[in-house]
Amino acid sequence: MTASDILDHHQVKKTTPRVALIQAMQEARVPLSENEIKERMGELYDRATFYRSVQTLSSAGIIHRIVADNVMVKYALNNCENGHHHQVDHAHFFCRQCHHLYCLKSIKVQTLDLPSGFVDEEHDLVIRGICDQCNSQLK
Amino acid sequence: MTASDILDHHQVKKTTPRVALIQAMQEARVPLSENEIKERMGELYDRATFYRSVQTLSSAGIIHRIVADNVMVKYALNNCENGHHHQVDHAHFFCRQCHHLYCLKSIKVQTLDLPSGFVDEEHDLVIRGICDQCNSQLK
DNA sequence: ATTCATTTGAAACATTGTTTCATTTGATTG
DNA sequence: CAATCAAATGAAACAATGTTTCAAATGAAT
Repeated sequence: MTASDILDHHQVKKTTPRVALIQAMQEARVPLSENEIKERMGELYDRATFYRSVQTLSSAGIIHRIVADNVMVKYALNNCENGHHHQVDHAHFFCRQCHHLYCLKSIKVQTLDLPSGFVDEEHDLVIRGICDQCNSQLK
Repeated sequence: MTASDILDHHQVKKTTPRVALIQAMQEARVPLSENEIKERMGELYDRATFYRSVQTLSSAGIIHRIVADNVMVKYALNNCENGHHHQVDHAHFFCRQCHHLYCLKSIKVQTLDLPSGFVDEEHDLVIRGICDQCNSQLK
């Protein structure tokens, strides 16, 4: 599905920066940091617009944010199958060496039985450490 | 156990700012943000020293950081029982309304079977949303 | 083509965290 | 108890991330 189609489908206004943002994420196929997105967007990138787009596209259920770390946030496209009320269902692994963020699809987030009155709007299971690639390079 | 005892016990040099930091956290009994700690420490607070203390005390296993949000980190004393190689074993709930961070001791983090080569140094299960108190006030 | 609400981009601002370096402090030793 | 010296502190400059304001541009609809 093209970036343009995605915006249409979610009834979000089609603008140049939004299309460029989605395309950057589609081409990467892994979660990207703001800086990585900036590099891919070139002169189409603007800081304020980027943060506003993130807001809009998150609310629309097109993308989601992953807080890898207090100083490292990554952004990824949603799987279309997940539909509108999107909750990420798998864990993420953030390598403190190479700063790569892995989607660990094999680790599903457990069912969360919250105390009554608490509403889960979003949740993250983030594991931080050293990834396999960096580990083998250290040896 | 006094702040002074804790530092002795973990063989960390006893300094005025470190003692004040630990005392602030002991009195609060809930995880605090930097700003809340700053208020409690008064003139004993200094930004650079605070961040260095957080580093030192975390490495020593005296405190731990909880990344509630990309722009909200909370700090809490470790339970002494948990010993040295401390991994937080429960979920946290962060209310986007009141910014309170709840330790949900009833929700234990599942066992994490990482792919081989990946090392879990720390992990967080953070749930974000609206807490019971804020929910009842909204009605 | 015209309209008009929405979005954009630039700049100023706020907050969080790090680094540098001269000064101070707190354990240790005599 | 005084001297020592590595370790820690505090102040300031810096870097990165995120927000707000407002005039100008744009895209969807008629």
